[in-house]
Amino acid sequence: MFTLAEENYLKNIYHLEHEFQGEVSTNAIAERMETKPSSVTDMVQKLAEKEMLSYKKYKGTLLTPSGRKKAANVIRKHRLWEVFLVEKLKFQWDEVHDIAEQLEHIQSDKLITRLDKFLDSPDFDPHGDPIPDKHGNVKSTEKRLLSEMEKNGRGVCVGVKETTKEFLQYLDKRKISIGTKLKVLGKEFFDGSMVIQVGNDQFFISKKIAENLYIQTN
Amino acid sequence: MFTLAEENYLKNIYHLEHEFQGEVSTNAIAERMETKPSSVTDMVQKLAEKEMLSYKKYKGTLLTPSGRKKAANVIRKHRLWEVFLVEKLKFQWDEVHDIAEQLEHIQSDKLITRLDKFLDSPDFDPHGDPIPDKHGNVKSTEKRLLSEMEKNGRGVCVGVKETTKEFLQYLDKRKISIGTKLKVLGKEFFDGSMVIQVGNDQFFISKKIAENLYIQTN
DNA sequence: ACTTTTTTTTAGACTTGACTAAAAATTAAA
DNA sequence: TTTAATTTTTAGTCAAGTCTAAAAAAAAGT
Ligand SMILES: [Mn+2]
Ligand SMILES: [Mn+2]
Ligand SMILES: [Mn+2]
Ligand SMILES: [Mn+2]
Repeated sequence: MFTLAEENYLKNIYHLEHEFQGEVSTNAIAERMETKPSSVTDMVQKLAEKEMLSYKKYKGTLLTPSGRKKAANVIRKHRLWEVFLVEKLKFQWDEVHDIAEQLEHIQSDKLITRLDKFLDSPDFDPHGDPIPDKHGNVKSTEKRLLSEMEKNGRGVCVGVKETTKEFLQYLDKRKISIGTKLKVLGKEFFDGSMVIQVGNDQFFISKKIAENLYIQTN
Repeated sequence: MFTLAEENYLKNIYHLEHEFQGEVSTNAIAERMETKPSSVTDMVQKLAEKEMLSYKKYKGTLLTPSGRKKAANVIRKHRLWEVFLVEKLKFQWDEVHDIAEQLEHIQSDKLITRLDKFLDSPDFDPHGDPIPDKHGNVKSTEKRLLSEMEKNGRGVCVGVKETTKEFLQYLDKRKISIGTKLKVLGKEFFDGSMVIQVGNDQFFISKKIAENLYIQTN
């Protein structure tokens, strides 16, 4: 069995491993979890003893296969609950994360199996993130940041990188959500800003916005 | 804010207060919560400082109005989640309690408001227990134990006292659930056993069974 | 290569919520 | 009303998970 704290460490290390494409440093974990490096060292050593991750002093950590599976399962639960909150309880997509942070720790395999069925086994959460299957496997789709697209490129929004309330509410205001088709009308070399078309509207967006929107171009 | 441990104490003290119709002793809390009396003393003193209950050394405790409200809210959440699990996720009534024990601690007023609506604001949980409203008020219905009924009495099952898996599965086997009409065909003075009619079946039940079924007789 | 800075770990302390063992208060029995 | 049994509280310990401060290792700068 795993404590709530252990599950949160595993989940965050999982995400950081993907971001860094390799070992995760103590400081990186501390910063992500808003805790102190000394606390991280303690927990990382404990999780290493449980063989959830491999750790050598001063060298950073990597999840073991069982650690990765455990982490993926927490993420699976988080994202399934987010779907539930949006699809069934009619929450907005910027409201669900904090509640899912709590719900992801509920322990019951049967509950998750039933919830998954109840939701028609969704593949993606409300932010476009893929939901790992029960074995911890994630089907990766080829997507790119809007900021990497060129003038006249077309695509459909399939996810967001940032998931802060502020960003999501900005997107709502601009009527951009998962599945929205858009086209790059112009791109400014100097600052990376763009003019894009969404439905019949066309408007300016900053580089920061473009760097946080995932687009699929088929 | 309240910790998970504090919420569990408040909830159990609430139930014990009803059972005892008055002050709850340290030992009673300890036994109910499967912990030691010394641990209870510690927590009770802490909750008294938070003004959730009134406590005088050696005299037992009583919830304050805010303690009672807090406890009722935890119970409201527990029972709403039980309804969700049975009605939406198709769990059996004997499977839901342990999961609800976890879900009852999820913190989000909006979640509970939405869940309540999603479930059509149910008044009773799958075991026939009333769901407190958001202010902590419980509408009490006049119900009695089947064991208190006399020969030829008729009524409808509105709740169970015991909620162990074993008991609930026994009731399933006998096709007794909330809403089931039944009639007392015979009652043995010596041991309190009965013969009852349920639908077209008639069968023997022990006193122990009769003492754990709530009946409403109109 | 040596010094400085940064990162990481260790050592020691704190809080929560549990425990055991012993003391104190209450209740029951004689 | 003493004594005995029971209940309750206190005192001291422990594990989990956090923190600060200091030591040690690694990385960067000169
Ligand atoms: Mn989320
Ligand atoms: Mn998400
Ligand atoms: Mn229950
Ligand atoms: Mn119930």
